[in-house]
Amino acid sequence: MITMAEIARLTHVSQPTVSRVLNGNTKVAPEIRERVLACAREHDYQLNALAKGLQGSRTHLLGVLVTDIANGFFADLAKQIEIAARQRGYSIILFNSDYNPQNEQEYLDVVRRYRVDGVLAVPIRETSTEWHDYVKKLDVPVVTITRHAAGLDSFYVDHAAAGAQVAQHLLDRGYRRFLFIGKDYDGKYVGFHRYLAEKGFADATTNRVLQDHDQLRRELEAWYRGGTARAAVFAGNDIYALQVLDIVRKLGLSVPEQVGVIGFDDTSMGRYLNPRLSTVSQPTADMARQAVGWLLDLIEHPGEHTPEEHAFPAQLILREST
Amino acid sequence: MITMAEIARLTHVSQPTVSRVLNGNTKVAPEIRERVLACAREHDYQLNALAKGLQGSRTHLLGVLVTDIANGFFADLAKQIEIAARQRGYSIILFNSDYNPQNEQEYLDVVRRYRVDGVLAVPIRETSTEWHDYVKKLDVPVVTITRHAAGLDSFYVDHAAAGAQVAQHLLDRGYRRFLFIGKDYDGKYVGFHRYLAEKGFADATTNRVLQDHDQLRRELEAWYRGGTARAAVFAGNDIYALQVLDIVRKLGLSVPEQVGVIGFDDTSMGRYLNPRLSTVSQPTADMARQAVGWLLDLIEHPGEHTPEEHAFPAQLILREST
DNA sequence: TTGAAAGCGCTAACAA
DNA sequence: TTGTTAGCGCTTTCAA
Repeated sequence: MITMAEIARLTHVSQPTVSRVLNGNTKVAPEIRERVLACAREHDYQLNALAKGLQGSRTHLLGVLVTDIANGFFADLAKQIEIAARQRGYSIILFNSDYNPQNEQEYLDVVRRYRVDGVLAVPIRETSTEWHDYVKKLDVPVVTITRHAAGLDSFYVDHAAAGAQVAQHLLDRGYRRFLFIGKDYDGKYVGFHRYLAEKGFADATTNRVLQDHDQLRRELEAWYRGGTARAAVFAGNDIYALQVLDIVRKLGLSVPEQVGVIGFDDTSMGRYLNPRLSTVSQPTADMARQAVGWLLDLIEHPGEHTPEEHAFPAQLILREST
Repeated sequence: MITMAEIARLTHVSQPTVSRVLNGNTKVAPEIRERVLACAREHDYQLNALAKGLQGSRTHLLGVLVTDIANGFFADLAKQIEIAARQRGYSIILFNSDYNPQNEQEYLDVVRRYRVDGVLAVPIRETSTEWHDYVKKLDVPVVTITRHAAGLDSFYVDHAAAGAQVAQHLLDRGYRRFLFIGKDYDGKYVGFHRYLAEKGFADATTNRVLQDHDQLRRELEAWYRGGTARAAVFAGNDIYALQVLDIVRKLGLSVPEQVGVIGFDDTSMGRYLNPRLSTVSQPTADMARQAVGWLLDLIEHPGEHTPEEHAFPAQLILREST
């Protein structure tokens, strides 16, 4: 591939002059500029981003760390991030942590090796001190996305508030026993449980962690048989909700009459499921766009910002399953 | 961030010696090696991949180009690629073409700028001369994945053969009128149509292109009403199939009795849909692993290979919808 | 407005 | 076994 030095030789100017032309510096004689540009075009010149990055300027690389790219929600998020970044001339190095803190740790090394200009990350445990250390250790800006990391730049939907919204909705619909599918420290469950406890349903609210489909079926059935009040299941994400719907159908229960089911993330399949899935929507595109914008601001105007936490509203999408 | 030169200064050796130690070169005195390693650990040294890449050796970057990362199938593919690459010490620059040839063209420039060692790509039109030119223009190895690009390295499922398998299955099940959702030049439809034509059903086989849900509903209904023989719909992917199921339900038709529905890609949701979706599975993980392995071989042992086309078998996953 | 020279952090060739 | 030297392709002084 042709280099600036080569173009300089061919056009009889110095290499820095070629650099000036190619970077749009105006203080170059028009005839020289034309000559250089023509030569660059002719030989299909491409900047060597490594060399440029090496001597201190931007690499125009962004690190993107997600927990599971195969999950439709994060796939969509990654897509939006990529679009927003590309529009501003940045490329993406993608990494999948698979919910494994060790992978997350490894990624730290990768982004440092490639001297990325900044990082957008979905942390595994955003509340842990490890995450704060991680962010501190990196000497580039890090923006936490879809999770709330206190004291750090983060763009997220308030999961606890969303959980409370779900609880309120389920109560309104007449449900009186509640099961959450997911970890008990999940913000959604925290808010969900808190709201229900305030209304006197603490004892009627519990959670189960999904390991595999059969285990979920057994636990869900046992839970359902363990009470008489009208039951509702709040699934930690739409994929879980899909499995819950399947199990409930196999048990011969009617939705939403005998069991209500509500998901989370509003993945695109929800609107076509049978029954159509009630769920909670996050403004993914908005979050991604704003997070990228903010990150690039941090990169391009360093030292002018203090960390900001940007909460976005979740929106209940009510369909046939509740 | 600390550099090799800095470590050299602190440990009173030359900078190339530091390089030798850090690269595991054995011909270094044990005491020096220890001193250097200790210093590197203490200061949390990270290689500058840009500097390394600059002077000619590998960048250990792979370009990955997909048509739509938000599609579960490609998200899964990207995940498998990322896992395989990481295991071999390579990182991924991800790009989404969104089925737009112009984006594809732009990506060409990006991967060249970053001097990636190789590219894995899902081309938009793998049969076009543009794609062959694209591959030729890049002076790094390119492996085409999930599509068949004649004469180039490619790892794919034979879509025409898969389409024929679907046709055979639907005939076996007693369906006699056939609608494909997707473009008529899609390999799946080509094979599907060819097989059915051979069996005398050319006139009973047609296709519709999905633009939006309402348009699909109108066209599907009109098509269904337009005949009396038992009808089956072959959807170009599982997302389309999901929409078809929804439409069919709204029309009050029973699946699989009145209408058969079969998808493509075997995305994870299919097994939990109501009814469970028959579909065609591609060996994604296998393809990804082998494609990455092959690409790294091309990178690490240049000039020893001639292009190979690797066809993988598709597998019919028969569930409740046919 | 242009060029000469230095240097980013690393590897590779050669010498000692 | 270790050090010296050069150079990858670019940007950034500093002079002219």
